[in-house]
Amino acid sequence: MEAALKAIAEPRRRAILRLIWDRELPAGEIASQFDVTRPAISQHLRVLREADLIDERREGTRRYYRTRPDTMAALRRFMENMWDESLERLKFAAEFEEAKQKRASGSPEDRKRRIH
Amino acid sequence: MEAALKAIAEPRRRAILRLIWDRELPAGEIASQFDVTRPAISQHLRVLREADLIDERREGTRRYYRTRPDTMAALRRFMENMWDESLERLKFAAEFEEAKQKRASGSPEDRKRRIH
DNA sequence: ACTTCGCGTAAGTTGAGACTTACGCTTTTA
DNA sequence: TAAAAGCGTAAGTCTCAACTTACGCGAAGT
Repeated sequence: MEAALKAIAEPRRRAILRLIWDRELPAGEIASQFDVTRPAISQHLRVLREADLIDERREGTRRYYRTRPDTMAALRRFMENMWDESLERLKFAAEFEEAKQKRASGSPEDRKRRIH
Repeated sequence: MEAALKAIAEPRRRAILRLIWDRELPAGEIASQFDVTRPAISQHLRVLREADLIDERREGTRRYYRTRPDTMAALRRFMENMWDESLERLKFAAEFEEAKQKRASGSPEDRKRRIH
């Protein structure tokens, strides 16, 4: 997951992912779409593969690549969870503040305890 | 958006975002939660701020930081859109393939045209 | 006014990463 | 079996980014 996040942070790798989302393509065809050398793309493909973001299929001398929908879905869920968990915490914090208002107003020590 | 993606790719910055999601905290309190120096955290806060991921409020000598829900929401939507657009393309590609099956089986030139 | 507090910033170091060219490996073809 | 096709990998360069220590700056206390 960590590897996937760093992988999609790179614009070129996102472009590759979009290129091979709905169809598998051999490495050479992928490289021909960009203005960098073929080894550069090969190294990007390695990063994507180690992050489980693409599949590799070898056929003869060619290697076909294709985006893995399951890992992309997991990435999407990760963002949603980060969002949802935070909403939970926001809600909890609001309730906590409310309860605190009903108690006697806080001593100076209260602020220290809220932090950390 | 590019800046935000690279910002959340760093684990330490994600930890900071979680820390100040539901409550604002002064820079020093944030730094005390980590085992790196205060300037290091200050630089992380700068990156987050330039990506519009956090707000800064100055009060006296302190600077309070807090995660911006709107930018986080935009980030979440970005992932969803990347996913949805790709689903659209997948659907379209499937229809295209289906239509192609109904035509005469492809000549060798067809494969060339499918690529690029 | 002088000191202390709570910061950010400057400058330097180190490691990672996005590239390049050169090379080697495996599979097909002549 | 020799050559060519289609790749990945090694090695080197260069930029960037995550840290460190040293310093500076404005606001608050004394």
